Amino acid sequence: MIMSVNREMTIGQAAKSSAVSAKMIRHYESIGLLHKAHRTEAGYRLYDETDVHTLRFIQRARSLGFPLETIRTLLALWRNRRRSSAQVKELSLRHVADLERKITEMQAMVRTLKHLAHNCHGDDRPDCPILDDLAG
Amino acid sequence: MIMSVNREMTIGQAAKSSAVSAKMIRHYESIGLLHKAHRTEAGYRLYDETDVHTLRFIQRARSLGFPLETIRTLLALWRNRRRSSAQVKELSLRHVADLERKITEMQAMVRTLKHLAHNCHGDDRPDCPILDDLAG
DNA sequence: ATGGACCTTCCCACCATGGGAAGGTCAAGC
DNA sequence: GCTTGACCTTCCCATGGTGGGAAGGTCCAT
Repeated sequence: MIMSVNREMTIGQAAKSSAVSAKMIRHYESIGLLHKAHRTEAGYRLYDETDVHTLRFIQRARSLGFPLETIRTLLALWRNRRRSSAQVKELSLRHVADLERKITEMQAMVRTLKHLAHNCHGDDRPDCPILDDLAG
Repeated sequence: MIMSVNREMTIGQAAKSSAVSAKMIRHYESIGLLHKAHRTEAGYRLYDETDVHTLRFIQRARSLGFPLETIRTLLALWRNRRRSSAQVKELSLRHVADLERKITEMQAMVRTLKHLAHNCHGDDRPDCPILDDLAG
């Protein structure tokens, strides 16, 4: 293979440098989130530092819970020098609202379950307020 | 059809009485969460009050976020007169721990995003700490 | 008999990720 | 120059819970 001149790397190396699995890199390419990688004569994908930078961007955005479709937009904004920060902020705050809605839902579940569990003896006997609740 | 004698009902009626969609009732049957419904000669599924009771149990458990595999166990415990409430309680508290872990993760996302958004002007200019963060 | 509301099965989609099979390629050591 | 092992390729399948929709059969009231 030998990638002397412009420090290109294989998918495995790009995966290590970006903390995105090779599997996912291929997937992101297949859904058009990533440009099609160019290939060696043998068909191996090749990545450069710019690609790794993009992959890290995606990785970080995923770690903040952004869905891939939103990340697609964020990437476009990132690359667009004429973007308005207002667009980025709005996407982010919408995502925050989404997260908060889910958090609130789960907190309600936790409250209910803790309350039920608190009233459950948790011993050898079958009597159980949790099952009573589920059974309505 | 005519379901006179023992107030049996079709899947649509069971769906209405249990707040579980007909689609899901069939799915639960297909994964063995529900007994196979018996059928009319024409092949229509038939449900009685006991089935609806079970469906409501599942519905309530789902609304508390229990995964179907756990619900399978909860149903078995519900039906088992020799169960120990300890088992039910443990399943519930494990689920609570799961929820709390997810909540904590999402809260961390929210904190970070709010912090970044707070420092973002959100105007026509392109400068954006959110993108700066994602870009590393 | 017709029409509409219901039922059936079957396949596909979402979302993000991973597993694994079958086969090709590279580089190093012998 | 051959073997070996680590890598790469594509392709299909699975997860979990839910919904959409097509093509076709059934029930019942008008």
